[in-house]
Amino acid sequence: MPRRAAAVADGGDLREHLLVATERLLAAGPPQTLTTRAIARAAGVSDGVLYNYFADREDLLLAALVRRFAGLVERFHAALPEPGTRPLEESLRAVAEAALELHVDAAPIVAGLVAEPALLRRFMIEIHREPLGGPQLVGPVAAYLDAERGAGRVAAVDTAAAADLLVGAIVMRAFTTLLGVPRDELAERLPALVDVLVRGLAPRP
Amino acid sequence: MPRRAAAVADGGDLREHLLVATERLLAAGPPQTLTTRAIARAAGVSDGVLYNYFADREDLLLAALVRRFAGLVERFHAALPEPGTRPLEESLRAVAEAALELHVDAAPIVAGLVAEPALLRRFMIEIHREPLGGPQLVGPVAAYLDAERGAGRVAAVDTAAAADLLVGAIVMRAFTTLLGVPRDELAERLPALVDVLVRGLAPRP
Amino acid sequence: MPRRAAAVADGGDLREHLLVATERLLAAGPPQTLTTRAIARAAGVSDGVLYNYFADREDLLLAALVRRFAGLVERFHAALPEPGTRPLEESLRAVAEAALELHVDAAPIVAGLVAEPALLRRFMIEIHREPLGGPQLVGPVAAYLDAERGAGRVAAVDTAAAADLLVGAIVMRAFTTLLGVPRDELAERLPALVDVLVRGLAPRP
Amino acid sequence: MPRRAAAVADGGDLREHLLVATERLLAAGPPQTLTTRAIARAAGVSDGVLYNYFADREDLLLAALVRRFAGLVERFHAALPEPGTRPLEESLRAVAEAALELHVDAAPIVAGLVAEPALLRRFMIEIHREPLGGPQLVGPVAAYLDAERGAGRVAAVDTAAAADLLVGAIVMRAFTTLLGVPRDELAERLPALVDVLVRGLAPRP
DNA sequence: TATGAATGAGTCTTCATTCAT
DNA sequence: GATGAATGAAGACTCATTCAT
Repeated sequence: MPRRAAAVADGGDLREHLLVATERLLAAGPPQTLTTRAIARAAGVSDGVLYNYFADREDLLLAALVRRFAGLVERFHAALPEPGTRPLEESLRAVAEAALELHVDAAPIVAGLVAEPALLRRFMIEIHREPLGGPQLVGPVAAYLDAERGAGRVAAVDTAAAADLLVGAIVMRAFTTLLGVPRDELAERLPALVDVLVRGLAPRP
Repeated sequence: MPRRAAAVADGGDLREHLLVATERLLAAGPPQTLTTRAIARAAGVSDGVLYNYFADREDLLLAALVRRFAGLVERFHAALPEPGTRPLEESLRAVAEAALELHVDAAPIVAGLVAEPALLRRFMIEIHREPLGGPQLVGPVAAYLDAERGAGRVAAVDTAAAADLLVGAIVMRAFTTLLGVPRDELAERLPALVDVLVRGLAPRP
Repeated sequence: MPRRAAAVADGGDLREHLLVATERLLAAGPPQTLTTRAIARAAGVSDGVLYNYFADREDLLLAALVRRFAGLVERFHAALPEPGTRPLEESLRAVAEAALELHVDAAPIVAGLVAEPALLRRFMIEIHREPLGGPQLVGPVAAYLDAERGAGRVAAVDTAAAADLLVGAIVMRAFTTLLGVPRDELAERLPALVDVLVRGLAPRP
Repeated sequence: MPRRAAAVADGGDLREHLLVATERLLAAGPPQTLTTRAIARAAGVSDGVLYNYFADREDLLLAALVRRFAGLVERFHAALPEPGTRPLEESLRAVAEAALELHVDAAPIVAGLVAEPALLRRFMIEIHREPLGGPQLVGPVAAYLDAERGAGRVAAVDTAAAADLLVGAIVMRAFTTLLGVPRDELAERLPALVDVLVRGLAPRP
């Protein structure tokens, strides 16, 4: 009977366990600080097991990265407001806040990816969509605006461009958390962004 | 007279030569792929010379980073249009193009900085201003908008927020060049961004 | 079960193996000729293993040094004669011989320590006593003389000074083994040293 | 007309200049801290000149070492008292003090030599006598005692052994200066050493 | 002959990966 | 399958020595 990794609960599967541990570490710092040993320690397993479930360190990181990213995106989608249920400005603020949450948490991941080109390439193939402002992130915002436009609450503007403006400003600010700027300070600026955007989106008589 | 490094052209100095080689590599990939040996190879000199001109690897990288960044910012400032000389929309397109130029070239620098925290910290001290959307980059755009507002060509909106929207969208897109998206494709989207923004900025009767 | 280093005999552990190899090299030359690679080669293991058992090179060296030193001191203490059991001169010759054994073997250790100030400092903290003629080495000899003086077999002289004279002469000669002087030649001189000392120590009517 | 090293006074010779600078540095620390660059800096000359006058770094160090050692020995000889001019105990204290001076200054040199085996070997060949307690250092003390013995002020003991006792104790203590023990503290112990020795040397009725 | 920049072998250390048990 | 010690290829940095000027 084969041994079972000490840290894995009975019935648990080690591949999953490693992924979870890696995701947890990913939330704390960028990929290049995640040595295979650090992952093993965090997972409470031996240094070598990871090679039984993943081709190499990059493979494990990639899988964890994709999962974490998917989780963040899912949370983002869930937090988007239902079109038409609230005044446009109020709704857009909710959109902005959700986007800020997403990107503040995504920033360290992206930073780390950017630091490991090979990993980045594989990650992009895995996601096979543009990151950061690609359909995955900007798309839902544009879709929201499209819906509002369909309802006549938004003028006949390029909603994709509008989404780019909003998300772009937020992404840009979100990255400043890597420099130590506190999240709250970033949130304070959101209403002003929304104000200008709403001026540009509001239908005119 | 001491001998001169084989790879350095007559009249050139090696410090400069190393900086140039480092800047060139910096444009291609993030700093942590720039090993001292890689730099030496690229510069066509021996492994140890860099220590004759820089305290350590970080010092060389920092100097190259600062120089490259300073050059980009200067070019950006020079490319900003004179307020009031052209129609708002036309001017904003010029602003957008200049910002795109800047950020497309700055992207690898920022990417690399984000990967080496120690380097990032020193870089920030060196620049002693917020990066990415800090006064250095967003400020000039906001200043341009302020000037236009003073001339009555822009409504009484939060110009800093408007600058954030424009620059943010551009920065976000600029980073996709790291993933292989061609620059031209990015430029095509600029007019749409400006359109939405102009709608938000235009004074209303 | 993890694999075992090829060079380590079954049942042996690598930490021990490294210590032994280091001690052996230590006996041959001063620490700074002990590069991590030289140690690894001598131990027949790979370059990196030592860091699985020791914080760094200094740590390994220190451990080997302390162990070797402790062993020598223990042997020395065991070899000291029981006070009062033999004529003073005979006993002192035994003391002298034991001290010679000790210092001939200690010479390379001391030599090495003297060459690496950082190591020396840590070694002293570890031993927390004066080396070379400090309580550790001269003390037992002085204690022996005190006991003999208590029994009236030694005059009321400064026994610490007497111990210094004896041990000093021996240490000095012991170091000449580093230059190739054979041990036997040194031993021949011991009786003469003891003679003079006994003259100075003997009680007078 | 050939250039002349900036730091060398007209008429001075560079070989000599380098030797003097090296000796000066030797007085401050052991040989292995003397890099060729440190020597060049201290001498105020270029890094490369030393190879015009010495085969290599070791050659320069050796020459400087020999000269410094010779200087110390000469000072020691000069400080030895004239036999018969003062009471034995007083004279021996002077001998002890002179020996302490010598060995305190020689300690760092010896320490350094011991750290560079190749250098040590060449140094010994150069001196072609035993160091530390060899004829060079112990001999003069033994000669002094012989003279006193000839004058009937010292008993018919083995003067070489007596010299070994005295010089050995002093050498041993002198090396503790490498551990930070102040010279004055060492000097305080000299009278006690001399006392015991005088007891052993004094003629008996 | 003096200069001092350039060279490159060598140092310690880290860490992804392997593999005997 | 799991273990975790062993491996060895880098990496940054130092410094004796060389050599174009």
